[in-house]
Amino acid sequence: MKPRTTIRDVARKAGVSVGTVSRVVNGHPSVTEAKKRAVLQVIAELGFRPDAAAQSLRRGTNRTLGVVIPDLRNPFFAELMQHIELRAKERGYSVLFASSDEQADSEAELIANLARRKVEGVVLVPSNRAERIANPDGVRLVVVDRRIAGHPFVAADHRAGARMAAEYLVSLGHRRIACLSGPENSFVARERLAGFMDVMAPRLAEAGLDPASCIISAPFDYEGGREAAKALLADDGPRPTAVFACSDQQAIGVLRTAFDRRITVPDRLSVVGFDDILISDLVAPRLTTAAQPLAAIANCATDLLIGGEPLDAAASHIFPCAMVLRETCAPPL
Amino acid sequence: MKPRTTIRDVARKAGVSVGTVSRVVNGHPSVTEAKKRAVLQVIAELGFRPDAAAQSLRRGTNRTLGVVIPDLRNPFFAELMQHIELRAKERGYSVLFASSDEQADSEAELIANLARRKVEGVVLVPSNRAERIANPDGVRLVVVDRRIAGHPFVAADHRAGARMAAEYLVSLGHRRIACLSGPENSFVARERLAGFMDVMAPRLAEAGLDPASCIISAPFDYEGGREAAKALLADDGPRPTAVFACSDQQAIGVLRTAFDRRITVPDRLSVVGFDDILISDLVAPRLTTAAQPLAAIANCATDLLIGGEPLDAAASHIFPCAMVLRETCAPPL
DNA sequence: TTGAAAGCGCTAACAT
DNA sequence: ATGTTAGCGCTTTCAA
Repeated sequence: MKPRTTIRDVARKAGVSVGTVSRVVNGHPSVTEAKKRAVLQVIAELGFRPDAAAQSLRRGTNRTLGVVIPDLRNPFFAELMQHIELRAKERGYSVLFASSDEQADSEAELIANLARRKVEGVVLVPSNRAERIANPDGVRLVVVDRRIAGHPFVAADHRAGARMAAEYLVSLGHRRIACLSGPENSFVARERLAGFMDVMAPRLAEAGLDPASCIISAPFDYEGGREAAKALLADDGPRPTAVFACSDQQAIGVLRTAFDRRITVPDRLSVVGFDDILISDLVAPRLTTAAQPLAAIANCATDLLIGGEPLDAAASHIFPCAMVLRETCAPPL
Repeated sequence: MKPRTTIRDVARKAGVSVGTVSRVVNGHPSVTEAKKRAVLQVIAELGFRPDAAAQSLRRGTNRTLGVVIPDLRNPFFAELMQHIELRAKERGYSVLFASSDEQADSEAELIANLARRKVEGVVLVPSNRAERIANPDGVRLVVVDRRIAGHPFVAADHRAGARMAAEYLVSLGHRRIACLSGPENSFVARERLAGFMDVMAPRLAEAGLDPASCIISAPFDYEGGREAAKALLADDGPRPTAVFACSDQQAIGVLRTAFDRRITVPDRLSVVGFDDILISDLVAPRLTTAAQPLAAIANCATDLLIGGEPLDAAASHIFPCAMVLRETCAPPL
């Protein structure tokens, strides 16, 4: 790594002062066209790039956003991350990424580290356990996907989305519908379960059924769905004719178990997922799902942080989901 | 964001000089136990965290790695990214992420920006088009997955992996084996195709067949596999009894098309993928694939950069693949 | 062992 | 319009 060319090198070679060079670099208006051209010329010649550390030290900020996400192996988060980085880049920002690995207690540490690095804000997708988040440095923070009280929150309307999914299943004629929920400590799981219950509770009561009988909790990943489906699709007693899974990954796990059990989808079992991750459209059969407007969520969170607006309660944004009807649902036999 | 506590605040409150505080923070030995304790105490009280920008400006480096990756929506890259960040974090480093969106011409710009931010090194997964990469700032660079001449290279042995896959198919008794290759300008695609041909060329020659007849190129993603499979599995002429896809995503796309065409896998068509991404184990049937040792690759690249060792040709590492036998292969009917 | 002080490269306030 | 200069917060000589 050769010694960087500094603003002084540029100033000397261009025969101007460092102040002028700085003004040119930062687009300050009061520089004559001639000097500006000369400076720009020298900058190009020398390949000068302002040192970000020096700028950061001086300005107290450095056009960087932090993103803390549980696990990029979850395709939903990976897609979210991709969208955030894209938007940030468009606006001239860089992104520091840190994964919390679903460890709620590591989040504070991660955020503190980002604060130390002078990020202008951080997008946090809290781990399932996180009930509150320590933010002693007062970093600008936007919470995405999973709500944390007291912080601006950007997410899909999980509950309404789940309601749509349940209603769709009901409209198809299903009555025995199981809900494959997420971890019990998960905000998202609770919301989606609530949406499901908004639709199902009255019907269940009418039929004299215990709501608990049609709910099962499992991790949001493929494996969780696959395992839970083993219980759901057991041969004892009446099987559900439809399953609403709280994530596409779970739903794909359900598809997998159904395949193993020779239960054809959608003929003998309808399945609805949630999220609309990329593979949902590729599995066989294609997954019907409640789609989250991922790009809108990512852009909103990013813009909120970059915009410099006050991050109060009013900054929260909830986006509606949309059902994407594909091949995993049909009326019950 | 309240005004940060600085090293001077700590020094004043602890009744020592800033130099001493700095020495304590950096674990310099020559500080008496008493002062050290006092300083540590004050640091804890004040919640002091050294300003990364100031450290960076002074030291010229800042315990940060850059990662440039084409697209996190590709699960292989997302998993790679996750592993890199994990390893970096273990070693006390942060990660700046930038996606190149498969635009070869944006990579230089991205790297220059990372250089400006004083990263200690960058992990680059070049876009398919990239033949060389401009690195005017002399950033420490490790190229992963796709080779670029003149740079240290960490990757799986694509060619040998493809050879294993082809041999496996042959050992099962397949003779009409198609290769679903990647984009023609892709290093990885070329390597894997070459491995496939190492095994198949002699057999093809023996049978008097044109090698080109069993090769088709497509993007590495799901859609690419699905579309290419439509041609591969067309009803005109003899269909291949097996397909070697150059990525798991393609392979899953093939599975999808086979399903649509009512071609049962593995009975009437065997499929082998490459990479062993997480979903490979979840699709139905489970995908047999040549697994890349992803963690080893990520760790090696990360350690190379952090280690500070010279990044010459000798720094390259090639890791062997391993066949993961699951459910998509069987002897031909 | 410890304190004092010189910058690292830049921006912005001030002077001209 | 432009040059000069004082720091931003830290690490690291250099002296004591």
